[in-house]
Amino acid sequence: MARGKVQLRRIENPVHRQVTFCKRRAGLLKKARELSILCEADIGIIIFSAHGKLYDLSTTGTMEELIERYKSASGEQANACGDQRMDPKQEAMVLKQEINLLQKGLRYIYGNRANEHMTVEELNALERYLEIWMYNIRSAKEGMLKAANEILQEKIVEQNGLIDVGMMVADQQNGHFSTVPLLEEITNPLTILSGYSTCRGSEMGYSF
Amino acid sequence: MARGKVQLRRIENPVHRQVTFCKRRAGLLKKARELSILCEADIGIIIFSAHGKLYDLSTTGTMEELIERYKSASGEQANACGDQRMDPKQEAMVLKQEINLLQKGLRYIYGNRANEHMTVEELNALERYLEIWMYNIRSAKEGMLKAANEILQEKIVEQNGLIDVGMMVADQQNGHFSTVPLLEEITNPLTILSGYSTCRGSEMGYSF
DNA sequence: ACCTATTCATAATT
DNA sequence: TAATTATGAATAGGT
Repeated sequence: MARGKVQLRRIENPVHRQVTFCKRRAGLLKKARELSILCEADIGIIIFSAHGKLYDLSTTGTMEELIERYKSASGEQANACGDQRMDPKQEAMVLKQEINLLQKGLRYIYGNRANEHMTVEELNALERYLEIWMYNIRSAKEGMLKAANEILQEKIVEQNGLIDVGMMVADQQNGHFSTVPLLEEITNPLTILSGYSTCRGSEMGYSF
Repeated sequence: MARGKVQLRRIENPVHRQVTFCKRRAGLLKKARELSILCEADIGIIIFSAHGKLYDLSTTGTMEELIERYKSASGEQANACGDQRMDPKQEAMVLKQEINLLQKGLRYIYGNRANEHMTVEELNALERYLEIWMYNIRSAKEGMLKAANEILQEKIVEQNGLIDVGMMVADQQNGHFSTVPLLEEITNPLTILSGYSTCRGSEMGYSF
């Protein structure tokens, strides 16, 4: 915000990144405190640095209380994410292997299962594949938004929590949503690959 | 902040208070997104309006995942003696979350959408992972290009034998930090976000 | 909602 | 690591 507009991507220089992290983190927490005072809001913020260090703030009582309140308010969907009986180190190793497997699966899908090292051409292909994937995801989100809007139009809902889906999507997209074409259904990316020239990411307003 | 300094106390006028709440809430969430992108931080924000309506944001995965991570991390903030590495429990949990999300995304895309339902929040999370993955791929391509150029220069200067690109990149790793992204990074794209890939430049000689 | 006049936050620099 | 300051962003009040 000063002495040069900042680009919205990861700051490469580690020193700059760390300095910016400290400053902006402080700024964010200050804004949160101000908002909570000015508007009587209860706010909780959880920040994990890239190295896993935790910073948090809750303007009302403890963070745990706020989390409990969040769980109640957000409609409580019990997520049996997993068993914690395994030794964490072992578990981490297994999980890493699992990720590697998934990545190999991706390479398989993308069509290059032989090579360990990836050439630039392979990276290009994978990049294109991911663009397609992302395109599918964004299309899916748009589809959900439209569905939500239709529901809202059919039924005049009692102003409570049901608008969340639409608001969330609109917020995420910063209003660029209308430029994204809608797919009728999620198509297998592999089949899209052959006729992909019509939907390059750069033509869909994506920026990276 | 404009047309008059604001006093840091509850805004009495209900209309003003509501308007300010909307504006500043949007500003706060924007700031949080920026911080998470610029500095690779994982951020969760929970906001309860004065009337109890919930607004939330999580820049990584779902809010539930972030809360679980928070509970683990806040309980063990004491034994952060070893540092340089995230503790295995936390690491395992983040990895598990990533795997769940990726697997779910794969099923969602390759299976039919009816059987595997993903919320907008999950789609957003997956989309962010893919963006990061794509970023890493592009960085890797850039890095390979630079490495190739350096090899060409060395060949001219020293007239050495054949050096393959992989060796070149590996040498850069062992030396002092370079802003050139390393090829290694693309082998674990999912975990880059969480900060425990094996060779992070920011972990070389900087303490936080 | 949309506009500015201001204040605020902060990137670069020292 | 801590100040300083020029500059871009956020936003209070008004329309």
